[in-house]
Amino acid sequence: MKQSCLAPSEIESRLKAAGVQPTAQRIAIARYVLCEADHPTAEQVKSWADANFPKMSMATVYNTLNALVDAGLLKKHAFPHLNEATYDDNITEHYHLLDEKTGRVFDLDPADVKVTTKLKGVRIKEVDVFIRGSRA
Amino acid sequence: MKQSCLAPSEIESRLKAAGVQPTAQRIAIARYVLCEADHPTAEQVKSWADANFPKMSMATVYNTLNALVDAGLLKKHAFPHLNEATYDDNITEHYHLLDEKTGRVFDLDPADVKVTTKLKGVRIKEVDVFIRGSRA
DNA sequence: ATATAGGTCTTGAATCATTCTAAACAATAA
DNA sequence: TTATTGTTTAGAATGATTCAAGACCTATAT
Repeated sequence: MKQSCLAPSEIESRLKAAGVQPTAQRIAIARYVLCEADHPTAEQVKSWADANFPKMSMATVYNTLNALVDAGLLKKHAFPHLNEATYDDNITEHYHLLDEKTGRVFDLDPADVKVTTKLKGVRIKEVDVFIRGSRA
Repeated sequence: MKQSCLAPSEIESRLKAAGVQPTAQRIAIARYVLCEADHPTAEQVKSWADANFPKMSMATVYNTLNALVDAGLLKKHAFPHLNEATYDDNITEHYHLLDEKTGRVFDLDPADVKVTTKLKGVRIKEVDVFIRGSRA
């Protein structure tokens, strides 16, 4: 489900294009969340950074993730089964499946999950669907 | 949307029937959340208690709400737009609409919101739908 | 090159929701 | 009445996240 990893220079261009100054920390985090990670939490980003970057503070992890979300490169999800946020590089419309056997979250294509409403007098802006279940 | 309020004695029976010892605090909280409140947070239950019960600690509010959830009388929701949990006396299957104009959450009848999936190899246990929008 | 200005990063404190702990307090059963 | 068990309480502890202040860069203009 993950595209092959982008070079730092490509990440840099993406950050610039989105109006985010490409610092070393931001490039490292962006590369990890956009290319390597799967629905990581801030804590997981920090662990990765501790192992792969000379020195990074937790505040920088949060600042950077927030900056990437604000720039539209990342989406922040608050899943009901976790008390920490997760970050998703899939910014197209999609839903989520929690496999309760493994605790892993999978993206669901809107083609596979349709929501139809009969609501009147409601202007719908966004629909979140979160399915709990288990995969065979 | 709220049924007319139940007498304390009726609440007491309901608690007993659900296997929850009916203490004064539990009856008071249960009556408030089952009859009066609308998707309250623990903080709102505490505020109500401060105004309507001689003395109640925050721990008791949380303990009681958890007990009611465990007993199946209440459902706990973690909505993505709030960082605190809300409690819902509607324990039948239903979905939620956040009116972004007012911040209020409305219950949606499953008859008005249908979710159909084409997922294969997935045993679905529960589906959460959370719609953001605004009401006319 | 140099200075300046404006971001950026770090540490550590602060905040907020929630749970834990230990002690005080019923209520009940023997 | 005493023992047992469950409940409530105040306050400490936890965990996620944000805030604050100063140190540190880096881009640009001179």
